[in-house]
Amino acid sequence: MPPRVRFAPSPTGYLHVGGARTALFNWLYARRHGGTFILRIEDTDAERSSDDMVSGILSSMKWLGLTWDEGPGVEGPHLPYFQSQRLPKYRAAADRLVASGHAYYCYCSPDDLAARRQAAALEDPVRMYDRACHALPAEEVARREAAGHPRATRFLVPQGTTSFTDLVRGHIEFAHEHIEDFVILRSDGHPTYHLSVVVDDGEMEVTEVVRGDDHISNTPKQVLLYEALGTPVPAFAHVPLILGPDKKRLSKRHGATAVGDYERQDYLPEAMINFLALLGWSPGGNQEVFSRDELIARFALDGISGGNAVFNVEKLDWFNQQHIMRLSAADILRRLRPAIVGAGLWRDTYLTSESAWIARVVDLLKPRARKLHDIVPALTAFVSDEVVYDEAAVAKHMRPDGVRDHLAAWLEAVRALPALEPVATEAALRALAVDRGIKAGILIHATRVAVTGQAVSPGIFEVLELVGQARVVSRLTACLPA
RNA sequence: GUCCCCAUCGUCCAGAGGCCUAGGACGUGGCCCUUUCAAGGCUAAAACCCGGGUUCGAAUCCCGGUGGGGACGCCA
Repeated sequence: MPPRVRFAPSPTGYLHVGGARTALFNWLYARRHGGTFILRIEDTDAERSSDDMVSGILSSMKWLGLTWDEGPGVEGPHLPYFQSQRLPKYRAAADRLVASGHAYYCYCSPDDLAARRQAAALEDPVRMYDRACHALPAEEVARREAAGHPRATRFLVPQGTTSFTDLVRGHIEFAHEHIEDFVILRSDGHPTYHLSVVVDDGEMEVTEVVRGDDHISNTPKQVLLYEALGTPVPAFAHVPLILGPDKKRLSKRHGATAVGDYERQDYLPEAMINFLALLGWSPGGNQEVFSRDELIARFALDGISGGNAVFNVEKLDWFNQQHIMRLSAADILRRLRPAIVGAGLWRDTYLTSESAWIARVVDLLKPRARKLHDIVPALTAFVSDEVVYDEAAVAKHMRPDGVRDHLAAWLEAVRALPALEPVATEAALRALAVDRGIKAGILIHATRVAVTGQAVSPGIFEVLELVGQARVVSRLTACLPA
């Protein structure tokens, strides 16, 4: 039976990189095994959820390429995929639990509870619910109900222990005395997380629950609910958390934590995916750079490591560069087109008569780009008549005595060349340097500044060829005294 | 405090009793290539938390300690 897994974010914030990695693991698992990846929005906390957050999360998921098979927009057999629209299901489940004696009504107000907890805090910092309302006499219950007293529904935790086999950690066991009678239905009729997640995972026939480590201690409560509801218990896989450099749970104070932040910082989604996949998971072997398909082909839950992982931006940067280098020139052009247009450097001929030429230019620029958009300004010297001269570069390479005389001689040599084929051009330049008794570097640096305006560029002979003889001649000429 | 999880270079991982003189990657230093900047190649420094067991043999298994993290809500 193909697996059914889900990612169930709460729209109380942006898609966090930790959440993104959890989503990624689920997605990889589904894709690896030909299963179904469900996206469900856990918006039962009406206070803190918002539509903007929902659309932000969906947008980040799409950016990462984590496509879902069931969920918002694509729908599916278990509609709706927003928990706030599934309220009757949770109430029905709560009613069933009360009817079967697995749950009971609690009339204690949150304020009461807080006060009681506070009072008890002196000797015991954490105090579990005292089960006061479970022992209420029938007449008292009737009286409160008649008076319309608000009530929550609590699960009656039985005696004993609950255990489950975690797919990444193995056997985990909890004694019930450490689990309080948790609320499953709030007094406003909304379910709490424990109820809604169990009802939905059950109904949606989720087979493996892959989620963050922080849910381990919630798991026994949920197992208890599955059992009380008579629903098959799914398998669980708890993945470690992502930490900041100080080893604390990654948060805003560590810098960018939202996937959207990385999108805005011009990281490639494939780099982000690669980086996140290898944070806490290993495919084995020494390969580091993986395409999406390669990750899918190798993904396995048992390769997930147990320890928390520190988010290391420098390695993300490296992955980004590696993936830029693996992109085809045509792909880069397609992604960068809006920016190139914006810079006034676009020509439709890049797609037709000039496609081979522009591809060579892009390929030359690729390994030098940290971020994709670094390529746009670097295009200028190749595609524009305008040359922006960097003053420091001019001062360093054009001003020294004699440089312009050498350059004048070089200009003549360039004019005499039938074409600017790199090997021949280099031979000509070196021959001239020998002739004039100077180091080739003098000519090379001056030529670079004259042609590109900058002190750094790709290999100058490739640059000359791609800029083209006519422009090289005119730029060299422009740099000589009139 | 209680419960749970985790523990190999600064960081991310490999290692599932002898193959470990502990391997790879990022980052850092050096060298090579070279006209600059990248990319690439080579190389160096850098780790098995501590203590007990088990075993002929332990990074690997067990126990304890320590350390880190997480959870203890009518948040998810």
